[in-house]
Amino acid sequence: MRLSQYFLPVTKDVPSDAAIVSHQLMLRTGMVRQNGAGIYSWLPLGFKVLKKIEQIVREEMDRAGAVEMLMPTLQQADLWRESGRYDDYGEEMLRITDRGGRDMLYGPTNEEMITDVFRGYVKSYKQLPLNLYHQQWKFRDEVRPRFGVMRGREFLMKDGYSFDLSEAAARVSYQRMFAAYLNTFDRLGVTAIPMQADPGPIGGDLSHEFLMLAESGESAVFCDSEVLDVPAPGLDFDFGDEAALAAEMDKRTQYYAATDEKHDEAAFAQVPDARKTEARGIEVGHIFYFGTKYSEPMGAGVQDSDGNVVPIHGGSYGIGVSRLVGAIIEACHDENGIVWPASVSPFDVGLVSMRPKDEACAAGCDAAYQALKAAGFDTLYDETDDRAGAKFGRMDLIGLPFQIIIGPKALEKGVVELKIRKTGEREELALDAAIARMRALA
RNA sequence: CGGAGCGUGGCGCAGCCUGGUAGCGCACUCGCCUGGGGGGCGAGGGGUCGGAGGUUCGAGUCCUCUCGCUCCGACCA
Repeated sequence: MRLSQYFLPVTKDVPSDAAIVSHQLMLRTGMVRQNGAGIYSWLPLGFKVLKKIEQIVREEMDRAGAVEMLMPTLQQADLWRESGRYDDYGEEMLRITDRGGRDMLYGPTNEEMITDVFRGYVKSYKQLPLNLYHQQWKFRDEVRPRFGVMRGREFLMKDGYSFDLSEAAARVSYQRMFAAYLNTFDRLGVTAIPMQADPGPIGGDLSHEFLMLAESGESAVFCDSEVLDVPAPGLDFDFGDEAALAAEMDKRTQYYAATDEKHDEAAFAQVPDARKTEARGIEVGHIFYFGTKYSEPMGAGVQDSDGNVVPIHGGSYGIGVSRLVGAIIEACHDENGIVWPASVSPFDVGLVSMRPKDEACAAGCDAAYQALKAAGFDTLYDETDDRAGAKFGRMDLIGLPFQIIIGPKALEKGVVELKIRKTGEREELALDAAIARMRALA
């Protein structure tokens, strides 16, 4: 993409009420624009990151055997009356009336709707287990939205739902998602620690939330530092291996890790002093096993092998996709701006032309741009005639992992300058060598 | 929901207390210079001061109402 044809409204100034660094950086880089309290437009740069995260989440859900679909944002109140949550959910639910006077709502989550889909088609235990998910906008009418997209009212969430014949089978499904989440966060370039959680309004008796450590986190976190070093299951993990699934969960739950809500001083005291970690965390995922909480009242049952109709055992699994954009920035920035993990960076590399008005330089840069694209790098090509300082500042600010800087002098020498954003390291080398180097580092 | 604030060119802010020609920085347009870390000089364009009502000879400024937004606390992907 040529910068002159792109829409990248970067600014120097940022509203003084943008309280946390990720929000400030998202505004400065023109990733989002606020349209109302907790409601944001995703501008091109931010939208690209959102889509990258969404795609990684999709790939990891699919790898774990979940099946993608899409449900609407607007739901009928009657469905929620069946589960009893229409009255229970409270003021956080945005309620709407259509022209016919029907009570509608903007979905804050989709347990009822997925249960309705399920019960409409699935009648036999032979069709189980089943795990369906979607990535759809949600609305929760928070009393106090804040921190930009980290706590918006409208937000993009991946929510998945598992259906099993028995509690034992449902627990395997739960563990499968547990392992899939570890891989997902690992690919997103962040460390998220699973912690025992209260099931909350979703209900159920088995629940973990995944917390990313960050100074601006809303929850206090207490953990054994060893849990941070347990590697993710890996992309070749066998999600059909029940023993391995249980082991992945045990590997982590053997260590103490809790948010302030669940914190147990006595248990924490058992952790060796050198490994006691007290930090702040951002909740980026939450998984629940809730048994028959929805299937019973809503009549979602299947026939078992004896012909008896039994309610299915359910679980639900959420990842805050739009929140992750902010959360990743919280974890990945320096004094010059964002430092994207390669997997979610809006572009792979920024190409900076030092003298776009110099014919030789322009031609050399154009050629480099084509070569980078041909090599498979999504490239942001700055061929504007801004001054060098402005270009460097802007590139650093938006935080692409690599910058290729080309000026007349380097061209004469037959080299380009490769800058690694994360380390600030610069190196002069031939374009082919730079491409090889970026491949090696990616 | 309790407490505290803020709405003034596209963005960030001052002006309000003590009423009297609407200002600064950035951005933008034009010209010249400059050219590897957000450059310089000069000349320009752009604002119903969130909205409504009131007080006043006169309201960005004072009063009332209203809408929107933010921050601190209790709650949440």
